[in-house]
Amino acid sequence: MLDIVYIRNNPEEAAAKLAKRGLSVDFSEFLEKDSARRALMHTTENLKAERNKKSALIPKLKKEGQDTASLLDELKTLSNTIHSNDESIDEMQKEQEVFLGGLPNLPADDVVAGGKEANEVVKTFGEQRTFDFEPKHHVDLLTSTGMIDYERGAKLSGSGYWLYTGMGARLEWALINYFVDAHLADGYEMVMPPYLLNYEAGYAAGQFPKFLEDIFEIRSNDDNFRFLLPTAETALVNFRRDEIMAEADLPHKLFAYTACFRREAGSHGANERGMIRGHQFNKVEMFQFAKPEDSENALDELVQKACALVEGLGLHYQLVKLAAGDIGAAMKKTYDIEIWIPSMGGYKEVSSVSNAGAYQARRGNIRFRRDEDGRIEFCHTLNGSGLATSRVLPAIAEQNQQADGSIIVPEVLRPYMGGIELIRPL
RNA sequence: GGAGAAGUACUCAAGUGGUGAAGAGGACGGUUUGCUAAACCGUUAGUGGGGGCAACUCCAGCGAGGGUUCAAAUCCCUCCUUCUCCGCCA
Repeated sequence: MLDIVYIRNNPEEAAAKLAKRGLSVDFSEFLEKDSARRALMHTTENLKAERNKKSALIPKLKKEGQDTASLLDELKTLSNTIHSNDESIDEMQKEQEVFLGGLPNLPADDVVAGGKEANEVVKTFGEQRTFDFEPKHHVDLLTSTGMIDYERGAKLSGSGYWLYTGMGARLEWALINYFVDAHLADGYEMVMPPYLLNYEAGYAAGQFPKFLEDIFEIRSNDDNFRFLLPTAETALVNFRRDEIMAEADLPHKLFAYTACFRREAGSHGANERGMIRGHQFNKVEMFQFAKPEDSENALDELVQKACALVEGLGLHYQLVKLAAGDIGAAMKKTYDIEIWIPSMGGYKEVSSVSNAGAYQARRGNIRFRRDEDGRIEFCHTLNGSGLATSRVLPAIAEQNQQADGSIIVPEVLRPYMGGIELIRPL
């Protein structure tokens, strides 16, 4: 949610920033309705003040035995006017919320305009390995080593699902443990949230109402709307929803491992064969509630942490700063870590690290109180995958494969796998 | 799943139709004090919104949303949450 006061005062600037996303928004009609709404509020509140005063007279008059009939008549009319005014105001407010709630965040000043094509690689780690044999696709590698079972995944749940089996399950679990330990070492608080969330949670995160069709909806017996979280971010933002924190509580750094569920409707073709896009995947998510003046540094910290995790695995990746049009609706600035997948001849996202500014905080009413003067302010929220394990596994398989189809286990993971160094085909 | 009870401030809690929503604890400030403690005095219904250059002022707000009424914490309806008992259960 954007700040309505900011829009009132800087409509052209807001429109210019949204234009960087390729959106053209004209605020003039919105602003006209806004001032009409406020004018109506003003008159209606004055009527209410009058009603309150005159109502208070009634018990007095009754006590004195005076006739109140004409005053009651007057108040009846007054109340009717107030009631119908309130209804109009309500309607105007709802309309305004729909409009404002549908607008994405303003991209940060240092984010360039344009779509994917304007993304910029800001860092590269390692390099593309040259193979002295014909490298295999991760589906073949993971199947022949018995790490992933696609056929049974389809049998159990349909297309887009798989099972981690044998060494695959152990490697996936080792990745999760490696990430968890790294975040704990950095002083982040570990959280295990529910996987089913309510509508308000999705709204605060900025996923609803726009992206309702991307999630799995669950109807429980009580008939209340719930959905399977598409990322732990959705749960973690809501950790502090409708709360006022003390300034000393910030930054609040936390992380969670969860499975993530997405519909991913439609086919993405042979290029994404395998585990690049499933309906269920594993991810460890980092999150921060931060003071506005600290959020830029917090973003750097999260990017740093995500990079360090991939580097610890010794995998080749590139860090990409996204252009405005490629940034998620709730975010003002995003860096993606893209890992090299040889079989695709390209790079695939394993982490997306973003600063949402006050956008989510405003939707979720997440605030803190300044020590200095007791003023209450929206905090900033930041999130980043650290990392999406289910996409790291294919990268390990492909980047670390050997001519005989075996896969070298990254050193940092070996302690989590009983010292196993090499996974061989069955 | 069945039955019952309850939701008012940081906490406990009074308030069943009529201007300012008791009281206590806590917290904060002050007086007294060599220090601590104690006593006494004071402040503390968050918050959101409207108007005003401003001092200030008005409106909403008693779990949420509707309704009745000139007037709702209070009466009615729907929902949410928590607790107790029973059943089921990793």
